Amino acid sequence: MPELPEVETTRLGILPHIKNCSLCRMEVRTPRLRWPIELPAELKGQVVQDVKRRAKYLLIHLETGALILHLGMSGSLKIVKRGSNAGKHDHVDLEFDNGNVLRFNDPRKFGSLHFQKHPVESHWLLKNLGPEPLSPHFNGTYLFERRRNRKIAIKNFIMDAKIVVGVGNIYASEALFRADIRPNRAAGLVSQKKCANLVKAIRQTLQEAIQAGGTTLRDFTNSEGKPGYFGQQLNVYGRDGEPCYHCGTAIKMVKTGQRSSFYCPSCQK
DNA sequence: ATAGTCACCTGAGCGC
DNA sequence: TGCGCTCAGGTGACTA
Repeated sequence: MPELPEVETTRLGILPHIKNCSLCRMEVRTPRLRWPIELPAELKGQVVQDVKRRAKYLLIHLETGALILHLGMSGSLKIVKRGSNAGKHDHVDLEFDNGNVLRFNDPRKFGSLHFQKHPVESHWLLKNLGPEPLSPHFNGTYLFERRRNRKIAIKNFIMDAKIVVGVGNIYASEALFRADIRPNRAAGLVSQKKCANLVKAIRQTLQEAIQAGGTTLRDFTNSEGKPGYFGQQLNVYGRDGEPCYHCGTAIKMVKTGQRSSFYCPSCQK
């Protein structure tokens, strides 16, 4: 999927095409993705106030609340013109009065779409989320305190949305490389200094990826159908057996939890 | 409370 | 060409 940078890229891509436009038609072709999709009729005629992001959720703010959309592992949004034929896995169309259609495609159906009235943050999917990684609430002191007595691998720890949101499998490996920390290290054993470094690394990695328009591994494209270019800046992800750009040592792959992690056994301790 | 595993679903790539 | 297997960017639910 879409990790945070891809979601942000999508947000920026769709915003100018739907902001201040009135929702005039909704077509739900697939009644449930990860969760059932139930869009109340009251949404019709409502004007898009803004499109925001919380964690990896896109929040399409309408007048009485917001649509909460998650892209799952394989979801994407694009803007098409009214009347354009829907293809395979095009599950939902939201049509606006300017003729634009926001089309939600998701082959694996791990995505989701909900509507929540104000206050939107009270939705059960949002209310227990940790801080945004790019916000001041996420800092070295915070991470250091939270990691006390935790035995979980640091990589899984930073991928826990109750600790910090938006850090997915690619950027977790990348940030740990930049902070010189092995993905398997017990979270509780990461020093205060390393915690501070890790926070910086997570921020930098995400920000650079947003600038590059996200990472395209297989199928991610932005709302105009173009790929992201951060893949060319990946130091370890997907580079099993290839030489580390810093020291030349072969990158290793390990499984932490169910997910693949990549690290340089020489640079990362 | 925490750590680990399973489940949801489709498609791509590989070896045979 | 086709079959069977493994893997994939997420995350809530479940178990121990």
